[in-house]
Amino acid sequence: MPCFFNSNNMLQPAEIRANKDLFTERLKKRGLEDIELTLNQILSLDDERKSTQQSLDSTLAESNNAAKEIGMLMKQGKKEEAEQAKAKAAELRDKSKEIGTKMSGIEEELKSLLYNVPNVPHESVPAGQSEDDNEVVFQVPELPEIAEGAKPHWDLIKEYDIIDFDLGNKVSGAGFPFYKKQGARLIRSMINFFLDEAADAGYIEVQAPLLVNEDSGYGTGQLPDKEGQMYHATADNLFLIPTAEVPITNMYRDVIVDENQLPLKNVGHTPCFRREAGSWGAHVRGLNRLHQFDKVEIVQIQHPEKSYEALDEMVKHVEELIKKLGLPYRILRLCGGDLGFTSALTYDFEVYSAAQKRWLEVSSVSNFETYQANRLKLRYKGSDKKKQLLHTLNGSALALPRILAAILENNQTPDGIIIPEVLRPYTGFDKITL
RNA sequence: AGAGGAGUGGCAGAGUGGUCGAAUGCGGCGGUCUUGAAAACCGUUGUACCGCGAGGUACCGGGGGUUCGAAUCCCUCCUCCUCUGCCA
Repeated sequence: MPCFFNSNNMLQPAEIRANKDLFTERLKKRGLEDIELTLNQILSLDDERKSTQQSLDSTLAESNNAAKEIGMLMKQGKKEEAEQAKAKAAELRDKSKEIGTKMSGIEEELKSLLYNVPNVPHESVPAGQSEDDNEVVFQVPELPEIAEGAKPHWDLIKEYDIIDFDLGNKVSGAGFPFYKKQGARLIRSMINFFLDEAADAGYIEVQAPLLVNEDSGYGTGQLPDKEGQMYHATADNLFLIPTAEVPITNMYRDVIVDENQLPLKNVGHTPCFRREAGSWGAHVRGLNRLHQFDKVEIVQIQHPEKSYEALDEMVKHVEELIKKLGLPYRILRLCGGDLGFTSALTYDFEVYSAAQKRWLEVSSVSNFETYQANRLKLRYKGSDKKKQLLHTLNGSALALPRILAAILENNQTPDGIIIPEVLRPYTGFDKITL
């Protein structure tokens, strides 16, 4: 009954019904101890929805019949009888409107419950509360030694005059730096390098819009919960993208893919805009957190049975990039408590910054299974002609500023900053010097 | 941005208040014929939800309204086309 009940669920009630115990157990990995209550609420509300729909449908059926009857009577010229029937039909209409209102109420409630249930974690996801419980699945055996007099990148960028935060402050505000000279050139080089690598791996390149509409925000799950994270152009009700995932994944909103065209692989470079309200502090100095930054994003749409193969492939891809850049890194499997709302399994890549003595997150690779696809109505048609939800995946490959920070800090020498070899064909110089 | 036109099933395209989920053509699928193919002919062919089923409901760009009844009338928004203007 689309007029009242066109909902964008995330998990589907039928799915929950069929897997209640499993879902309950898995969702508890996120620390949602009372999730079972919520699921029960959803199921009983879903029952109520069904029975209400039945009574609505039958009322509408009566009403339709009555209307047809009036039509017949009018044709036969039986005006008085028609008038009488009209009164009855009007009653039916009022009744169906009433039930319809009730129905929308139930739908609303159901939707808001469903919106608040995050994706079901994959079985390999460790239970846990915070980032401390993330599982380190790989780490380079040795961390680089801290050289004598090594400087953090916020000092280096001033020394070499390649990034200017003060200028950004003047022109825009905090978190909007200017990249200059070799810094600007290096950013552009990395973008090209990352895009070329993705193209070699079979990703189709796209240049995506940077402003998206509300539907797209809902499609990938930034709305309704995280609107505070996005810049909102209210005059036109458009949102500045926080990641290329939003426009690229939404290319496939309301799409039915032929099974043999899978997987769909896209890559795009975009600036990303994040308000980062309330998340500033001493540990986010310099390039560590920005309102605008560049990122190359890879996105895959995959068959449900092959999505974890695809996830592994993406993880490999990202790992290769970091290796080629020669940066010390580790790979984390996020625990339930740290896992994003819409993700079933996420691997984070962190690069070690010797000068800051900390790990910097430079990529996040996730499988969303059907969670986004359900909102997107993204399905495939199999050989049996049935339409089924697809799996969506994405990953940063890579986020630029922190990679830049890591290169600056790890590759500093007394006579300049060494450019990783793979980037030299793009930069045209092999060292950043004074 | 202004003026005008238009949005109907996979596509094309009829339908301007009542048995219209929607003619017709093309395409798709199945069949007849054929050694095979084409042609011709016959049949079939949207989606979602509810129901064990029979069946029911909803959907003609989106939303709202008028009416007993809307693809059809009204309001509003969106998109596309043409002309004019502007602009990288």
